[in-house]
Amino acid sequence: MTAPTGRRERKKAATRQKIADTALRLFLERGYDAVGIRDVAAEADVAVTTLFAHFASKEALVFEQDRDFERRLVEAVTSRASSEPLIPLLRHEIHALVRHCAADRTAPVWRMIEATPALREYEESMRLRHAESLATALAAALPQSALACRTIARFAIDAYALAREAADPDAAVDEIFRMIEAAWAVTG
Amino acid sequence: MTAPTGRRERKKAATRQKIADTALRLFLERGYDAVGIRDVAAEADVAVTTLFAHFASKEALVFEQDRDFERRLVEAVTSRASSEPLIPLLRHEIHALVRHCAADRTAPVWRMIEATPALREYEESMRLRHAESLATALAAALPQSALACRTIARFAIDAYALAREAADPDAAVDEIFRMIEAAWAVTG
DNA sequence: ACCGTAGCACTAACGGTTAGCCTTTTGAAA
DNA sequence: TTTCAAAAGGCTAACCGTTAGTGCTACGGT
Repeated sequence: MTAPTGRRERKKAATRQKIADTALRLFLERGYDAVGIRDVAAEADVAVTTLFAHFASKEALVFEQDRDFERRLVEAVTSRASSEPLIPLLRHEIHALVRHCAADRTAPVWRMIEATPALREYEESMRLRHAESLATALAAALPQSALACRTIARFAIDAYALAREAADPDAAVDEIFRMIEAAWAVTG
Repeated sequence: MTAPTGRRERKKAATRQKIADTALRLFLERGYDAVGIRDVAAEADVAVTTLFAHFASKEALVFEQDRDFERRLVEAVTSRASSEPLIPLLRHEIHALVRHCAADRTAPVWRMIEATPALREYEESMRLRHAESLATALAAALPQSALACRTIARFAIDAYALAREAADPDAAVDEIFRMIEAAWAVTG
């Protein structure tokens, strides 16, 4: 009954944070490919093995901030009022997420991601995982078939991906969501 | 332009084929992760560097057979009669591709792919490339916006991916294509 | 018959990642 | 308080995919 947050957990979180901060700083300074894992570990003053105890891969270091993405989408779906229509809700969330990527503080990171093939691939893979989580949440909240839910979930995530690359992201989201609405309307 | 098939090209193709065959055999025998690049090279009796002169990565060895996927989809779109409606054409192609994956001879390979995270990731990435090619072909053949074409292209590729995992692949393709038809109908 | 070069081999290395093993710190039971 | 198991971290050494550097050989065009 010492403290709700033991010293252990605090130290662990601090180490994790220090590694992530150091990594992101070095990546932005010198470029992702020009910085090795051993560089990050040395600069953060931890062993390479410690780094990998906190992060599953080099790419994961970059996406540390955006661990909420998945949680946010899923929560929006599960905690909605049952009367609220779902697709506009999703559109609203995607809108917010796209804007977040364009925010000043995160923009340089996203530029780096888009410029680095390894990071793009990693993100694509992440998106699929997110789509599956979203699909599960949708399936739990709706009478439609699991297949329809998975399809709509991928569609929504695709909207996010495509809008980020578009000249006018907001308009892109709206355009794609008109298609999603129509697709959704014909599901049984 | 003297010889349609010089000895050089034949030997090169033979080497490539031998590597691919050997790799696939070893992968199926012992499992993808249990076979190293050095194993494949030794068994195929070539140097590791030679192997990488023919294949860009270990994963590419597995997808050697399916290099036509992209070409086939794009050709179906570009070479259609201008009167033919496009979405049913796409549905027909996706149907054929899904069935091909379930064919007896290729089924074990696909089972291996589905069981191996590295290969799944690689395929996801491949699918996105295919979707982009398809989107380009669609944009050239249609008056719709580039964004709408990209969206529909991803949707079609997703249909392929989701149907392969479904209990009844044929029905899954049809169900998703009903959604695609609806989404397509609302594009300007 | 000759020469440029494509194809291939060999060695050595690089960079991400992991296994094996050891030390210190920490939370809590005895 | 003492004690102890587990967690966190460290060190070394390697594995594995991949690439650079270098050189040899056989093929194809002239």
